[in-house]
Amino acid sequence: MSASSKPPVASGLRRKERPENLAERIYIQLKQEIFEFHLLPGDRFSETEVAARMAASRTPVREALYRLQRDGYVDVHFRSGWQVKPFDFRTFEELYDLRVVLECAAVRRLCEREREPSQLDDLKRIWLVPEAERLTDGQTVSALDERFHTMLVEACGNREMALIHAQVSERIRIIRRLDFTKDARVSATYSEHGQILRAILQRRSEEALLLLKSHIEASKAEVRKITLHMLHSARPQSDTSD
Amino acid sequence: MSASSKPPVASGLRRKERPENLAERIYIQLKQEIFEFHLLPGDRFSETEVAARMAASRTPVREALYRLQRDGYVDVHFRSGWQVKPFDFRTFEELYDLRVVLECAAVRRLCEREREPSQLDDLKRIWLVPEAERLTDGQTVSALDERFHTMLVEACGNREMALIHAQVSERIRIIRRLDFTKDARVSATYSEHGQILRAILQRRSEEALLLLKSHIEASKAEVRKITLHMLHSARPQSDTSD
DNA sequence: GAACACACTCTTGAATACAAGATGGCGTGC
DNA sequence: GCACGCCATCTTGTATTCAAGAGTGTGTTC
Repeated sequence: MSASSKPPVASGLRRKERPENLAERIYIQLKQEIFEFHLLPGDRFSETEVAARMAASRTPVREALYRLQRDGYVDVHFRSGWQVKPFDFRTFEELYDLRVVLECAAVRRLCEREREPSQLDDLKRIWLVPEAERLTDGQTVSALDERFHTMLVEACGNREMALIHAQVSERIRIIRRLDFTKDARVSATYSEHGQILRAILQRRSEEALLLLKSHIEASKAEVRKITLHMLHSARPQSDTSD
Repeated sequence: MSASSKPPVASGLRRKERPENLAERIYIQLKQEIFEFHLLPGDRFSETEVAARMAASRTPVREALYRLQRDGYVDVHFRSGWQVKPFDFRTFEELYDLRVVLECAAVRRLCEREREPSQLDDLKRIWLVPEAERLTDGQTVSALDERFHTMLVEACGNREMALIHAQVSERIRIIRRLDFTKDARVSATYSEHGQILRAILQRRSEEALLLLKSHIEASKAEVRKITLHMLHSARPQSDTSD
């Protein structure tokens, strides 16, 4: 048979453009599969299986899996396969609390500053718009919501803090998205972000902190309810005990 | 670069006791070499070289190196070797600031709590001792110092926060140790930790926060001076530009 | 003498081969 | 019919092999 199994990757290969690391591609794709519930929490799988699915060898697959493990998305069982980490509410709540800590620190610093970082302008353009111009698609607003909080932290200039916060946010994303399936949360997000932003711009530190805290706590509480419900109704036969 | 690096691992191999992962062992050993300046910031090396030194193949070495990369200790240059990350003061300062944020949040929570977590008892036993019983060895006190701050965060019960904080602390450790080469800092550490601990035990939140902040800032400032001096005096020919 | 080009070596990235242990099913003994 | 034990298979961990590009040094040419 022909050697046509070679994927037509080279489509847009102008300039030097590195093939971008097989391991990296697999890492991204696996994470996406987890986020999209293609791989469900508790699911078990083997390196060979993933390698076959990705049309690669085990080597880059293992590299990707180890990264995902360090990120907290999967676990390896010694000589007994991999597993998507089951949902752990305590962990999610801890991550939410960590977000509160990081973002409050960021806001506090932002309010102390005289000049406004450029990131705040971007946020103004997105969130301080007339109601008629508000976006309504849940997933879009969900992504913008994450970006809002991420940019608040980025704006205060500490790259390490921003990195950690981005990781925490990504880790929560899988359940935070569920929060935006209701229209009420979408419009509440617009009004809450607007309030927070205005408080920051007016250097009303304490007010901004309170608003931010309750905004995140609301999200946390909602997600908790939704996720509980989801876990009860979906796949009641799935038994993650082992 | 002694060839006697073959460890007598099998000494205590009773029960099942897994050989503990070659990759893990290499990871730990490499990190130690970096911390002990056996591998200097800016040094370049190849996977093959490390593999030979560790008496293993490239596979576990690569796994260890990728972990170290994600931890922020080394960098890989595409098909051109690995490099111990050169010192970057901005990063160190950002990590110090991140510590301040996390530890202040922890202390705030500890002060709000009625019951004292058991970790505080351990800390009392170590730091609230008569002057005569104080330890004087710099490296020992340095390790205890890191443990002090780590336990403060652990005590407030958020495991994710504690994990991040531990990572940040470890990352700073390489230069923080230099702070404890002077006796003055050692005794200052005892008195400052004592003050902080007492303030927490008496639920004097604001006082504890101020003390903690200035304690960390002092450490940050000292380390900055020492490290600058070290970098100037040692190996002035090393050029890490590229 | 200087500059350019070629080739060789060394590097990481990926695939394959080998090793050892965990798991589950099947068969046998009671 | 049930329980125990063995074996076949599947899993990850590690070593080795193959591939391709980056960098360097040398030789040649102007």
